[in-house]
Amino acid sequence: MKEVTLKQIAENLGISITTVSKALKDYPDVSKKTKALVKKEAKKLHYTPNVFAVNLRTKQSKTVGLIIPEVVHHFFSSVINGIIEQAEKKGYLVIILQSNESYKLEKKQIELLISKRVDGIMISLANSTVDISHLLEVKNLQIPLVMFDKISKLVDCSKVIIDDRQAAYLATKHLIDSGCKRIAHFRGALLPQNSIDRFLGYKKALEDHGIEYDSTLVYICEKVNYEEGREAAEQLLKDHNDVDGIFCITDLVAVGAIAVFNERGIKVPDDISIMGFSNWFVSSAITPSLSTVDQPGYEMGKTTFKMLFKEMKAKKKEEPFSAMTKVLDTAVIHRNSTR
Amino acid sequence: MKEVTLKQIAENLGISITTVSKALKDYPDVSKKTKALVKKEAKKLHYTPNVFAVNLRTKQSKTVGLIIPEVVHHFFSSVINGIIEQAEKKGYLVIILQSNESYKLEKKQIELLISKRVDGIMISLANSTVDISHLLEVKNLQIPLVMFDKISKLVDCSKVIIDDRQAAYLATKHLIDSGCKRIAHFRGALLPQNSIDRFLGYKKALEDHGIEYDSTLVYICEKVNYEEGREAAEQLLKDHNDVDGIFCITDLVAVGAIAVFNERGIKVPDDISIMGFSNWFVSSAITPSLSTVDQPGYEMGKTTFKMLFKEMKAKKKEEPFSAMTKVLDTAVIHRNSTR
DNA sequence: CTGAAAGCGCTTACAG
DNA sequence: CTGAAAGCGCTTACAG
Repeated sequence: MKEVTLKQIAENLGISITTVSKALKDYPDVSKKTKALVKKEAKKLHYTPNVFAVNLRTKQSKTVGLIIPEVVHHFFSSVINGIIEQAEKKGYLVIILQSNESYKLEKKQIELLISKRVDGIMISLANSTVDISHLLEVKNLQIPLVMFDKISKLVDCSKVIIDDRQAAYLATKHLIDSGCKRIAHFRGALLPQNSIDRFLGYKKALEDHGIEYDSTLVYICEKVNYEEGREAAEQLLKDHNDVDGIFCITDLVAVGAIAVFNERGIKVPDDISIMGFSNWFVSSAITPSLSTVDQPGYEMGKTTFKMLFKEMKAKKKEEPFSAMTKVLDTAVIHRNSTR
Repeated sequence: MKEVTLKQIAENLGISITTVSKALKDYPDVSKKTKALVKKEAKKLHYTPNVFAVNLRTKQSKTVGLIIPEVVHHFFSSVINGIIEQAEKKGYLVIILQSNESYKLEKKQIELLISKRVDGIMISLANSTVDISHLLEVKNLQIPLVMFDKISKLVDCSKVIIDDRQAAYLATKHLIDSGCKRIAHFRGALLPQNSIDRFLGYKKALEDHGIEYDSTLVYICEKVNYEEGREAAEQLLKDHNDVDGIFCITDLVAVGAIAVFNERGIKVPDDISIMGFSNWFVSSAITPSLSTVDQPGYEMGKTTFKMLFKEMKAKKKEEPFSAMTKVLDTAVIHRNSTR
């Protein structure tokens, strides 16, 4: 089967390629009659433009890249969902790459996307990313760039985030308001900004409410998973018998902790209150259902693409564009793991 | 910043574009000296080929498309993970589209991928897909195509699946072997092949073991989610008081059912045994932990891309290629929700 | 309103 | 071993 090209249509109709091209794109300087004729013929032959040629001429691919630490992850897959849906609406396709939390992979993938000449890049940083030269390179090449969730403040680009510190503050305050006096924190690794911010929000809430901060009540969950939630809970039971509340960096960790308490006959929330983070859909399904902070993944994805789209549009029109940071709302959700 | 092109390098070195191109691609008919010179200059200028031009010339994009019913879904996100990892290894990028279980969207997305001239397409069908003309169109255009998990037997292309019927048979047999005499089935919608196959496996296992099939014990969960698992369990409690085992089409449904039994003080597995399907990581975290069938998502993704790659390679070499169906192994996992 | 021509940046068959 | 030339299929500034 021979590919249908503009040339083909032009020959069939006995007119020039130029006119065919213009007619199909509704240029105002082509007669209605010609347009109709061309369109009819194009339809008849099932003509579709060769995007490779269009890309080469227009220097655009209508394709954007997305780098994400982990695909198999409820929050991130919600973000992906928001992004691809919004992108499709605007006629863009999304190439998805997974950094596996590895700086080296992330850097390689940025280079891959650059070499593929995507029209824009969206990224949530790997935990191990400290050096940001690969991101500066993107800026340097004038490729529109939006960072979301796990960002670096050192890169001057648009960002979509939540206020982790504030959200953690309110989560901790919720524990305090419900009567907890001795509150532990299961935190994430030391490096990632959101792990730091949630820790700081926790600490600040204690201090603002007259509860002394005790560093022995802070447990680190490097990988932020279920198993670590269990381990931290078990360690906590060994170390302290007076803790009456825990703020966990993530629902998954909280679910692990609750499992341990359930097994040991420790009553949640009567003996100990548990607060999660992210509002993973499973958190409403466990027993007791988990109080948590709603982190809007789908909306974050949507907003991220929208901001990228704005920047791409500005670039095309050669209009100036200045980076903006959008902070999405979170909300404390009170369920049955807190009083 | 001006783009670096072959022309640029050629001018700097005072040689022809042809020679530069050949040197960079290690054609055997260029002298070592010239190659070294060209490569050095290319490196110095940070030359990267313009993929748009390469695509146009080679008629290949080194990009493949993936259409999936739902991104936010543990099994499918595992598949995505397997696919993009394997693709990246082979130098391919993956464009991901979500059909939302909608036939109309799926069809549109197929057309989108065709118009983007991806080198190959991988798809898991939407539940609502009956008409397969869009897939035949793909075959017709000679675009390599692999279907996985939710497939149509009517399309002659490579497929990666599990033996749903057999897996369901063994899951049901596991319930029978552990002493269950009256076994219900929470099935999926009527249309999707895997829903049908799991149902048939369930039925066959009953029959093979002298248990009469009773259609009133089969409940339909259209959307196959947690809520429906709860609803079906509640309905079951109203309808029948003698059921001692349930085989659920999916872990998520099983988790919903277990939640209801836990709340009502009905003991799992003493009063009733529950069997899930898919081995979602949460299923080992709930109480009691869920017996299930391991459905290898990551491996399915890997295999799917590998098969697509083979087909793309054959096409490039103009070698004949005949479609194959690969059936992946599943395994019954015995945990605490069955005896 | 129509079309000839240049050009996007590469690859490759062919000539020397 | 090197290079001139054609061509992939489109877009668009320019001339008429």
